[in-house]
Amino acid sequence: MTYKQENNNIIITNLNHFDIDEILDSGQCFRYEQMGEKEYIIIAHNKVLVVKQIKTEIILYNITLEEYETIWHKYFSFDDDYENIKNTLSSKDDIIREAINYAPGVRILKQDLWEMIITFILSANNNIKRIKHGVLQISEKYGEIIDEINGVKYYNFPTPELLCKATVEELHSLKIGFRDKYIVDACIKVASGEVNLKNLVNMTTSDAKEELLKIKGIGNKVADCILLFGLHRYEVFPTDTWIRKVMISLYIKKDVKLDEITKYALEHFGENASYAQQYLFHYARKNKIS
DNA sequence: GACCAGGGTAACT
DNA sequence: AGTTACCATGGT
Repeated sequence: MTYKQENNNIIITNLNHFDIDEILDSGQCFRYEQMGEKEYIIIAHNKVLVVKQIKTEIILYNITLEEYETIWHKYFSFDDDYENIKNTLSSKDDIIREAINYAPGVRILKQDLWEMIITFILSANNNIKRIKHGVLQISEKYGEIIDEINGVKYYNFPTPELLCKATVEELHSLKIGFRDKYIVDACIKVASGEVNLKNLVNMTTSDAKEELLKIKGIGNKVADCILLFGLHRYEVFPTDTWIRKVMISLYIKKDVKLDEITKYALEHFGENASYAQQYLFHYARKNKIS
């Protein structure tokens, strides 16, 4: 791929392994709205982006070259070698090859660590539509206005300091259920420094996971999602209900416990297990594997 | 009305 | 240490 500035837009051409529909619909990102065919508004890293894909070209509207290079280039993980990742995984077995071919434009985004912590606390025993609604509610109530497009105001995700002002009762009124108290616990531990997000970036994956597990509402699977989508630790394999279904029905062929599924997948897929997980998740959900 | 959704916690054996 | 009831809410 190559990119260039044209007027106030960034144009990326010759872009492979990228499908904006598949990426945003793959259960990792909850802050977007569809505007038209392959055209979306995405809110991330305190910015609002209008993006449109036309075949192997994408247009990022009304941003500077600096904003592209410091934020969006990393957000879309354009430095990751998907050609190599997909070839390596496809050689493992026919099932993962089919999942990759089903949605070859899936990618793993690099999102804000703090936002991923709260988002995936919200994800516990929840569905994607309601997670999306919860994140939007929290942003509009506790975040700050960062842009206005066509008369619609857009809010960033609140910092730990701002979200700390929320009470359990206030959060509960946002219809996020039993997860209200977990968010308060996350705010207290992060804002106080008991869980230091800056240190987390430099830790080993197992140490970082141990830190994340200090927060109530973060268990094994939620921690893995935060490690993956917020810190790009590709050696994890978050095992949710969809992954459980697809692994049991297509790979293991018998009902086993969650940690046994994760262990099996890590051994089978190796160092890039998380990419396999993302293709399989999307494949299972779209094909309603049961 | 039971079951499910990108599960986790606490209270049991 | 391994299992199980319970947790809010909305959709099917």
